[in-house]
Amino acid sequence: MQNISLEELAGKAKVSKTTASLVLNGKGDRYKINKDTQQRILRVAAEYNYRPNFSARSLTKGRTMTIGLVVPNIADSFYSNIAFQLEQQLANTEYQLLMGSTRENSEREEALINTFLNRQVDALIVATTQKKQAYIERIYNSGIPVVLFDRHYPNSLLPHVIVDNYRGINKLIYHLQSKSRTNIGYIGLELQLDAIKERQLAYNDWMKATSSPDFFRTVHYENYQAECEGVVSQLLQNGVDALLFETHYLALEGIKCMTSKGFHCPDDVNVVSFGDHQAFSVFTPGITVVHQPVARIAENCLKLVFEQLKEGGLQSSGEIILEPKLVIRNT
Amino acid sequence: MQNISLEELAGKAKVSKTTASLVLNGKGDRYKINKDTQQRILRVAAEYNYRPNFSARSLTKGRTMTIGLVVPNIADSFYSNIAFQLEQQLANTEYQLLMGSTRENSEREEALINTFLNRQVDALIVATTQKKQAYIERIYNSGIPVVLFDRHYPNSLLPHVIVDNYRGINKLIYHLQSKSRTNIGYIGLELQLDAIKERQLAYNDWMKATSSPDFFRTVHYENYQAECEGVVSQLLQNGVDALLFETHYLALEGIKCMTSKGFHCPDDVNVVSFGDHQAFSVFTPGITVVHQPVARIAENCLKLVFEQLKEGGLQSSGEIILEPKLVIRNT
DNA sequence: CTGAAAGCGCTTACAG
DNA sequence: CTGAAAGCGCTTACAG
Repeated sequence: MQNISLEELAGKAKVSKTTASLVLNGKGDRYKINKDTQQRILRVAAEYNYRPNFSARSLTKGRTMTIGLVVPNIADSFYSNIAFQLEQQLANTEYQLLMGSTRENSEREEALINTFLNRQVDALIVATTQKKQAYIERIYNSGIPVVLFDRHYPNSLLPHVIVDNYRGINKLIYHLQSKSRTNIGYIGLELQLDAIKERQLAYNDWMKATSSPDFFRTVHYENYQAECEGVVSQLLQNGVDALLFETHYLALEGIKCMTSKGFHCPDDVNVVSFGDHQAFSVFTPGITVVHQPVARIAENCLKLVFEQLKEGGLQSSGEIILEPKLVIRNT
Repeated sequence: MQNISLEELAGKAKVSKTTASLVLNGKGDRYKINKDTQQRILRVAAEYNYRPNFSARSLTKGRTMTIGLVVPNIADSFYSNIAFQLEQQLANTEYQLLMGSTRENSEREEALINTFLNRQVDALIVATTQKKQAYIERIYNSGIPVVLFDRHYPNSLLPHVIVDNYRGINKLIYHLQSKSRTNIGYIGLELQLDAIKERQLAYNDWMKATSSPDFFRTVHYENYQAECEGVVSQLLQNGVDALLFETHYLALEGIKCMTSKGFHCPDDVNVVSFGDHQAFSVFTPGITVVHQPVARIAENCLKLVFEQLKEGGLQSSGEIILEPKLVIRNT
């Protein structure tokens, strides 16, 4: 378990550092090092449990084999699932993930990215607060691979993989309509994010097109639990027959409020959510949702990262838009 | 955003690398470097956005300011919350977290730890599969700080922070008894973990002490969803009036099964869970649980890590047992 | 087939 | 007050 250095190892195997390094890196055959010599080096390495010093290697190679992941909140099931997927898909590579949560705070986002950059991460995957466009673009333009996911900057060439938010909400609305619901309440977030705006736009477009009553409401991210309760109660009084939640955690909060007030789902008020959650299939009734393809989001983020890491740079347009899937349960 | 080196920076500021390094590391005053000179260096650093190369610094200092976190599954809400807490508590330090999921596979655990060690992490925080005692002890004994949490090795000096699992289950049982339930079904995991054994022991001790019917059942981790369904149905047929789930995800699965069979909670069958979940307060009725103090677990893990990192080494016994809290809701 | 040497970008005794 | 130099542990042209 002790750290023996390449130099010591070479000494014990009676070869130079060069030879030892070559063999240890699997270049023994290419450099036609004697089989015996190779064996000897490998044996000594095993015997002393040789661990090449990663910092030294990173320093010489100029790569850290590390990717920085920046999300709003790693405790949020969507992001922790993304992290899990990234990690699993990276498991058979040399790459590791460094991660941090911004808590939707842009200062913290910049500090986090800065920290990762100081550590010379080879690439950045970020679900941005969308308040750091110039900063992130500067990084990207300086040659550091960047992939945005979940949130992106619409007027920017920054590579990103997102979901078609507008269509996602549409699917939910159509579904509700197929259940003959017309007074659909919408509970969203007061956040300057395009992902959010798109969702809200879809609802508002539908509202206008159908001259439906305006049951569009938003709450603040920092205080969503309390505000959600207020907004939901009010909507219920207004006589909505369906509630569409913009995110899974809003839905969770809203359902809590609804049932505490004695409203029954789906009879009184039907409930659907943008974004799935482990519990939604457990509820009675099971909550119908639009599901974000977590594995494919992760997969495509890595695809864009590796494209940028390669010689030629990005081959594709850098924009990947995935289709959110309607998962019909009981609501 | 370009990487300018210390040498270049020194050149532009017309000082030696030594002086520049000293000033940049806040040792300017200690070494009585001219105020003017200091200003000049700082100005140049800011102007060229100087980022000291982390690999180089790690190499010279022999520390990477990185802690490796190993958990069974980062997508599990318990572990992602731990990760979030660790990260937040580490936010005002220089430390960063590298993390990986073992998926309860001990080979993967060893590979993961090995990878982290290759990267010279300064410490390891691990929720072990509990099948790698010798390996982890060897690491610990070689001087690398290690803290186990959630799961530990009972006959080992490895520092750990755990929860009193036996008492946790007891609290749940007492609660159920206070609700006049006597036919309590137990759904647990077929895993060789002491945390699990303790929970199961608590139930079995109670069962024997009270001569209660044997409603103790276990399922395999890899296939818990399907098996849980079978076990729960059977228990329901056996006429249990309460179901005690060993983990939050078992509870989630069990509730799904129960309600699909038309059983009503808490009237027909009361349900409680070891381990909380975001949805448990949303369910109707709210699920009573024993809550694991996530923030305090994280806090104590870091306490033990930093103790080991300090000169004198571990000051305390290295064993921290936290009290799980009964959170009474509607069940 | 193998080795001596330079270089990656820092930090830190050691001098003066 | 400041600098020259060694050293951290690797990799990789360059020689022979």
